[in-house]
Amino acid sequence: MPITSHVAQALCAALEYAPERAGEVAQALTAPPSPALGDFAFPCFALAKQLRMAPPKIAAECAARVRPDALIARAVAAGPYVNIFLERAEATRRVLGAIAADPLRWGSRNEGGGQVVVLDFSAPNIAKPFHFGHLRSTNIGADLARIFSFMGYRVVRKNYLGDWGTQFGFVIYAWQKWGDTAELQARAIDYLVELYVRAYRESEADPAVREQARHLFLRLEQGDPQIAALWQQFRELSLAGFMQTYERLGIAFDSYEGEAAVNHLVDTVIGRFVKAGVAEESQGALVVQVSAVLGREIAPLMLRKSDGASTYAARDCAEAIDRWERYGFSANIYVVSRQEDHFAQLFAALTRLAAAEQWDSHWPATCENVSFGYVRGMSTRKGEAVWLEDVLDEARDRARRVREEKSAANPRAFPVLSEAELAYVSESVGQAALLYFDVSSRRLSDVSFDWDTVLQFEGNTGPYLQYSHARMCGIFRRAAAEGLGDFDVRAVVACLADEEWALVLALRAFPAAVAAACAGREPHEVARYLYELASAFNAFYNKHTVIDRADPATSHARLALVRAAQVTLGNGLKLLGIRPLETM
RNA sequence: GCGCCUGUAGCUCAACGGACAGAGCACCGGCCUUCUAAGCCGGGGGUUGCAGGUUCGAUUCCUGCCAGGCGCGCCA
Repeated sequence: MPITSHVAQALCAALEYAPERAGEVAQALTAPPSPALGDFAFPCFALAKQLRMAPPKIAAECAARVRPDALIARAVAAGPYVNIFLERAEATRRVLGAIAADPLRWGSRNEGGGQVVVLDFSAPNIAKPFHFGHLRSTNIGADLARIFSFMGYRVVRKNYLGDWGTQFGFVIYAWQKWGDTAELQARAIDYLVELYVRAYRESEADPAVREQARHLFLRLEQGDPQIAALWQQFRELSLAGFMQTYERLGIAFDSYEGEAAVNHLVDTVIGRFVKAGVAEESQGALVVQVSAVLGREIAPLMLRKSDGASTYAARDCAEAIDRWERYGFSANIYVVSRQEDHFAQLFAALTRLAAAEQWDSHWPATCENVSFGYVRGMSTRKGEAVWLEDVLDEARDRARRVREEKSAANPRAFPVLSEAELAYVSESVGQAALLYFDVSSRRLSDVSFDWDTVLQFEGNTGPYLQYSHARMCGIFRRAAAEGLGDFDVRAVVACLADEEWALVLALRAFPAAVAAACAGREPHEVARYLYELASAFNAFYNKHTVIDRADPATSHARLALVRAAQVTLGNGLKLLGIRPLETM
């Protein structure tokens, strides 16, 4: 039985509650502000009214009635709180036992039971730069995908590429005017972006360019074979460029089908909206009114423009319906920033269609938009973006320099690495800095791009977590060298010191942190947790020596504790797409 | 004008409605002949934008202001 439930039941008994109320008591349990006060705290405020007694008095009486057992050492009243102290050794045995039982699954739950969650993220626009801002959707989405998967959901990773729209008119316009085949072969996506930016700039000075681009896109929509061939070629080149970045980051999608792939469904879906009486004509365009559904004044969702062309919103509708038919998801999550109104309109329009056509499933209610803060300090349209690949390169190079400096200052502490190992470590550390930076604040807060902040390697950073992991691994290497390689992973220090106990408590909190991250669609929860875990480990590491030849029993027990910490940190880092390193 | 989001230490950010609002960076002072000092320990630093309300208790929930960001039918 989980420790929290055990404590809750003991409190239930003390309060003369029915055992069924243990869940509600467990919900009320918190951690005291200081570990010296206890391991669990039960606030008595809520009881004051029904018992007509002052909270401190309730706490005192309750504490006196809590019966110590194998797990509970004692209960102490502190003002209005009942503070519970655990038997450290017994609690540690349980925590280490749970971790050792299935290390790779430690922290996971089967909450999802195989239900499908569709995660739509990254979704870069073809022929536009893949800049640092795209890292947010890509990273948050990839993290959520791993977290949902860890929680027992079947995850469909969907990269709904922006591969259709007037921007292609710009690229094709530029290609026809300045296009150079040799350049295209040599520089691929970089060159395409350059062309797009050049055409876009020209259109700012000359509106006629925009008209030409629009016209070229219209020809593409009408199936002009020459234009379609160009589109096909540009799409493939762009995707190949994106794929390099995804592979570098270790991210793969189940589908790379973009807007173009749903084009053939759009007319049918629009027809359904019309037939169901949900769509109406307005100012020459075809729209769906959604103000009534949303309970506020909001512009309608436009399905067709006055010139007859379908909109991206119509494609989104068609795509969502197609998505449901294919996957039968229990949740459909769009990791997209700054489109709250669009998604509100989209889900509302689908809700109206569902009602009008009397669908069996109310799946539009399971659609949600996971938004995130804006990355300041960059512009995309004018081509002043900071390219993600450049940031990754700079991060990697800086990681390498830092290691060189540190190893030069303290050669004995750093193992000699081969060139391949050094390259791997540098790349991994650089990525860790970037990826962790992205989840070091809650997703909705805006972040400003700043090289020195983003590429920080000390303090609350990704490299700090990797460093902690590498330290743990260093201990195991040393243990093997000392002939202590085969230790019992469930061994427990007889009388745990405060730092050891703090580490155990941190380990215990891992599953709850992952669950909270999943429920709140907030990878930051995992990041925050891992920093606390690493801090607890480093405090322990600096205070205590794990390997002591004179004391093999303590060495075994501490090795078991470090193993549990390494498993937990490793699992957590993997959820964030950060590589746990064995050496740095 | 309407909508969404955000205001917390000099900077970047935390804090299930709970005890004294915490970290990192920067600054100051300590700790490497022993498992990686990308680390650890300590110090200074705050009217949580403002004013009300709900509550035993509000950084957290509600209302109104103030400030900032983003969006608001023919771009996607």
